[in-house]
Amino acid sequence: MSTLTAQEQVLREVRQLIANGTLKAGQQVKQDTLSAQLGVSRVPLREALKVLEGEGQVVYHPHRGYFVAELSVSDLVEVYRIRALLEEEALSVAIPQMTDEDVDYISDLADEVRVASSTADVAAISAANRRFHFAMFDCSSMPRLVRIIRTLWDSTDAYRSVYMASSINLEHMNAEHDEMIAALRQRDVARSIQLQAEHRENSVTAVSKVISR
Amino acid sequence: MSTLTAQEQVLREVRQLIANGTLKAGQQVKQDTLSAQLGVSRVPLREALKVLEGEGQVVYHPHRGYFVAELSVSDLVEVYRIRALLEEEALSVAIPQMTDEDVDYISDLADEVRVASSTADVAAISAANRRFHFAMFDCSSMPRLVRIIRTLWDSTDAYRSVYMASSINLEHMNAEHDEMIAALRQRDVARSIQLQAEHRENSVTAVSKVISR
DNA sequence: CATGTCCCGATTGTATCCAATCCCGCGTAT
DNA sequence: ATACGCGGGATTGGATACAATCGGGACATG
Repeated sequence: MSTLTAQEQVLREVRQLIANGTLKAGQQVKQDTLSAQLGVSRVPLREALKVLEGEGQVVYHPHRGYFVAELSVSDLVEVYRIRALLEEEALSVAIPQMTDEDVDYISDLADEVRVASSTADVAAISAANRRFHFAMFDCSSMPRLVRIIRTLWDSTDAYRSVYMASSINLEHMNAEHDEMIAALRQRDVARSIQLQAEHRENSVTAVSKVISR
Repeated sequence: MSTLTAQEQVLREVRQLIANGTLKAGQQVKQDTLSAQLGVSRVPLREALKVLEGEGQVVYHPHRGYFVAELSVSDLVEVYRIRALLEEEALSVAIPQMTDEDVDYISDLADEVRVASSTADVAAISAANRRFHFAMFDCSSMPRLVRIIRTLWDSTDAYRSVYMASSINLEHMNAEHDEMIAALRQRDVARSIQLQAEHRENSVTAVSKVISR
């Protein structure tokens, strides 16, 4: 068994707490309280927070502490614009070198998203959805690119959950996934990129409504 | 006076040590030794290393420590490809909204690069060069985008110094900067992007020679 | 009442200490 | 000879203790 270090464990848990809204945007992260809740000392917590700072999930003010990042609408637009550029690149590189097995695997992941969609477990749907999209990105063999895309996804996770709470949106999402699979089977790069773009657009409009509220 | 925290101080210094090659690629960062050299305990050093891990400057193996990142040629190509996408975006957004004062300021920075070029101080040249390019990027008002571009620059800093050690390359660089200023004065987005691309290409070919050596 | 100042509790920042883990070399057995 | 197992030193991981800093409220002053 590979026993995770405390900082890795804590990193995961704090990510969860931010994504599911337990730690709310703007709120200070009190190290003593939180580390006690997680059953560790402040040292590994602080290291986890440094990672999250690097990802933009929290902001750090020396001698004042870490605060959960707040996303303005303009931040959101910027994040999605960068995603557009990078995801387009990822797909253009990935698709031509996908094997049939890759596509089958991605298709299976789309099925799992559909299964998860039938539950009300937003976290599970979100996780399955990520696995689907990143299985595509991973085929690019551009690990740094994928890593940057991942942190961009992370930075809007807390808001995207709202999108996935609506069954109508879930319908759309699954339908778009099906179309994407079809495009992949034909190795149709242009079509895939277009679908991915529409997918993002739906998401960004929904999320910006939530933020500006 | 704003007294920096130890972790911030240490972060800067370790960055320097990596950029100037004191800490060599692949080498383990021994926390006890290094923290002693820097006159602090291991705790702030570890936090600085976590930041650098997030930027890809070091890689972390649990229970084994931090190692200075090694860049393969394919890594290098990937970094420059991502830079191409993001810098093109930054310039397209930045240039249309530059004021005349912005352009004057950028022009001043180009002069400073030229001044620095007359010395043999590679670190100073490199720093001035960064200020020049990032003054352009900053005009995009897309802080996240600029931040990502900055970490991409950081990840090849140690290698780029070699490029700047050659006076012929410095000639080219300054000539290209002048052309860039001219393009900016005309708010010629396409031309600027093309120049920036050539600039990058010169750099990537020089650096990949160094790496594959 | 507005404003400035000082002090104190709360919180973060860092040093030190100890525990956990890994790597390496030695010895042993096959 | 090679593979395997097993200390032991070196190094990292984490807990605790203490120092530094900040923010806010009481109080004084105009």
